[in-house]
Amino acid sequence: MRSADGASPVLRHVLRTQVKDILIERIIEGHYKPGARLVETQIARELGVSQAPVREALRDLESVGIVESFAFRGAKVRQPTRAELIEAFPVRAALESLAAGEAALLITDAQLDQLEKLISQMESAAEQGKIHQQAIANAQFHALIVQAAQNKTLERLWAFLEPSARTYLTAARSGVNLTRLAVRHRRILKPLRDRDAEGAAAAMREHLLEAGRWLKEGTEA
Amino acid sequence: MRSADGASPVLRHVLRTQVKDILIERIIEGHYKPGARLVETQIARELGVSQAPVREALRDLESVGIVESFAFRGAKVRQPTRAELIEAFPVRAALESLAAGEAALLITDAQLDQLEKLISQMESAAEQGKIHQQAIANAQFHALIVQAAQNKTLERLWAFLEPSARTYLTAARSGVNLTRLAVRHRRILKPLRDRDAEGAAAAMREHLLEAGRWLKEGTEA
DNA sequence: CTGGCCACAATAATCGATAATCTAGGATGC
DNA sequence: GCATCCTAGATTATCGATTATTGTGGCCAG
Repeated sequence: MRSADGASPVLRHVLRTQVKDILIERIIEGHYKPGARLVETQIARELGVSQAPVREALRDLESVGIVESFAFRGAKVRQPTRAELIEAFPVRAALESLAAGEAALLITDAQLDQLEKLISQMESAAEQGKIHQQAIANAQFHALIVQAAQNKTLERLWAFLEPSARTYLTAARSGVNLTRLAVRHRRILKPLRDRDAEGAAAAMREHLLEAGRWLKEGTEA
Repeated sequence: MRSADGASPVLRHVLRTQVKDILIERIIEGHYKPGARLVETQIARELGVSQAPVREALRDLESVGIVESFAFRGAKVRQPTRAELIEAFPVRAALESLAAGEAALLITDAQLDQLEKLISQMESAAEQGKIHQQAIANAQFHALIVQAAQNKTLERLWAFLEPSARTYLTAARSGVNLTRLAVRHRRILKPLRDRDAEGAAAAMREHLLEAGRWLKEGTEA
């Protein structure tokens, strides 16, 4: 998150980063379930590192919202309520529709092709029921559009929003029709190709609000 | 930021928090100017604490965007380009217009009165040229609306955006007409009182985009 | 001169140990 | 009984010291 990662392929030398990745991994795959305590010293011993990098990794996860902690009382995996998950969608809609609008004017042909490819990946993953693969492609699709908008502030903020969504929704989404979800992305790609800013913004907003509604219905049922 | 401060009036025992406050203070008042290096060991020695809390404080400031750091090479006060400052406004507009729309439906009469009071403060501060006072009231105005929207995700994200704005804009804004800025807030209050969600969202968006334009013109001139 | 190599200084990252704080459980007084 | 105080155990927050990495300036070969 805060480390400008993604950039330097070398330099995974920073323990904190590695610890963070491991923890995220474990949280996503359910090894650490929501509500589980994350004891610094224990994790440190287990990973064979000192307390410090673990501590910092936990702080990173906290700022990203998938862990919460209290002074002198430790950290635990955050257990967002259904309401919180749902209320994230309007926020994403606001942010990403802005992104889509800007992206429509700035996106390159190569990026458009990349988006096309990601939709294909989502579709085939959906058919084969590969939820995890689908989630990854989906995340990349949205990330690419945010990047294309070339607004650092937007990118930075969005980066705080996305991980928690990815973390918690993979499971929750099992209720919704994955293929339908995948196909919906074409509605966003189209106006982007046409360099139609208004259309892209509207499509993205609608896409996310719709996804929010699906989640809402899915969890209420 | 990450500490749910504001909550517990006791317990300022956490050094990291105190260090963070001191650093923010110094950055805002210009003791540490943009671009200045922030050497962990040096600050630690100076404040009479260990390197650890300083390190964590710096991380906090980094996640909030007013400091940037590189692995093994230290941290420095971020020097956002004019372009970055300007591009923050559309993002704020997206976020806060969402907030305003929700707030219109949820805000209490007491909160409306509070907003009214804050506008008055802004106006009188503007007349007396008290830039700092004005900035504080302004920040509170916007914060209150974001709170009123009762969307934790939105609140959390916005919290990342606001400090850097507050930090860097106080100075930059010296170019714009403060009184005019203060008065503009009434256009937001009106639809909130009328419980007009659409109107409030639109007013907030326009307000921020306008502020962005002012800044743009001001810095170009 | 120019470019590459190496030792050195500065400083971040990490460690192992200690102090401070919280929590739960039991003892104590009312 | 019930509320309060106290204690032990667990865990965080902080410290002081060590290790690793980077940038720099000097030296040397071309």
